[in-house]
Amino acid sequence: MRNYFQSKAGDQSKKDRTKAAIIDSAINVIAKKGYEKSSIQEVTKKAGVANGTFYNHYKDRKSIFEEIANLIAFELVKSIEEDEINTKDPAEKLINATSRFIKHSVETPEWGSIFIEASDFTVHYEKDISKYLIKDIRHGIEKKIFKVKYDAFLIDQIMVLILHSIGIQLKKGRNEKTTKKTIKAILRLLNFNQ
Amino acid sequence: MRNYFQSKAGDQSKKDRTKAAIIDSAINVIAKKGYEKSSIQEVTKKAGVANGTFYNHYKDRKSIFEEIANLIAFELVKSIEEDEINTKDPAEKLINATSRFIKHSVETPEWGSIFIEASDFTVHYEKDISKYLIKDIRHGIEKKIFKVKYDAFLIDQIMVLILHSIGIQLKKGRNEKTTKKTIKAILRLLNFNQ
DNA sequence: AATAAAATTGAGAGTACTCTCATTTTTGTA
DNA sequence: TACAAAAATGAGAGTACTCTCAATTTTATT
Repeated sequence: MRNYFQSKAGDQSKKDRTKAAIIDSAINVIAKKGYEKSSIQEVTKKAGVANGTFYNHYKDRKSIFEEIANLIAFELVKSIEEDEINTKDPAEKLINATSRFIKHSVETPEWGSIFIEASDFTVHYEKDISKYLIKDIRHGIEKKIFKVKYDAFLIDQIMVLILHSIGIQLKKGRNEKTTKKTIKAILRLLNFNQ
Repeated sequence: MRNYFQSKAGDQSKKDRTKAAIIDSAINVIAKKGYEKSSIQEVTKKAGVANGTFYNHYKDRKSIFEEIANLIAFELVKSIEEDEINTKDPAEKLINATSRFIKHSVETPEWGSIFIEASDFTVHYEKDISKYLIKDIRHGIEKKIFKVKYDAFLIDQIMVLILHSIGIQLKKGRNEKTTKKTIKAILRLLNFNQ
């Protein structure tokens, strides 16, 4: 995953390939140090381009962070949608999607840690990542499988538990049990009795 | 609350009063900008002391953040303990303590926001703030009021929901309903049926 | 009031960054 | 191959900080 965007841009113009190298490097640096402590100097050095080159592609330091946050959210969500298993049961769908999302975030730790940092700045239920949750949850509520009223704050709480699970596993290593406990907690919040 | 530590140090030595002024100022600056973006220059300027004075009291920039994080956690926990209501029911105790803790954190927003930022660096169940939770939860589990097994990760999840509630209310303003929903979620995690 | 110790001061050395822009190099096209 | 347009370069101006230390001021003691 270290050169994901560069690989994708292999056949693009020189400009696009340079930009992809900057993006891959920035993901690496931001994941390691966090946005606040990361510098364009380090990003360009690792990308093997001159400092000034960065400013041919981005207006300023903060705009690459915004772009990267969106790219990563998009890639993570996309992989869930591609992977979707065929089942009609909303609870099962929710469990599958959530555990796949956690797994993917933990197994691509650079993406996971940036996703977590970016999540601090947004209200979760407004994010793309919540959309897959919301659909299954609404469906489950209609079918009276989840015995709760729909509430944006509840979606927020569920996202917080998912982010927490990813954060713990990024810190302490991948752990299937942690994911299971997280899903159990989510189902409790939804008032689901297996 | 703006000059809390300075007021407390009113009768202390000159050195202690200067230090208290620096602490109050640092709380103000860190709460506003976050630790990463806050500077000693701004802290000393707001405290009305010279830049060099800071280094008579602290070894370096990061050590005042650690001290302040501890001070605030201590003050917040202390206020809960002082306030404790006399009831034997663990669920009721937990509800009271949690809602008071959230209320206090939101009503002293400088403390609340620093508490949240400091919480990012620690595992929650190891923190003092969790102790009051743990006691009541264990008690409730023994009495079979909470139908779960005791688990450190569960404490962590509950702390995450509390921190989320404080964060939302710091951003959007104090909201009793948000606190109620948070407590409801915690009771669900504890498998409590009113 | 005299004096030693303690505390404070602020100039400045050192570091690390962001962003600009005149210049150079590379690329694509005729 | 020649050439214009596009892209990349890197020196450096500007900014903002941390931390040190010799000098100064304040405090406490006699």
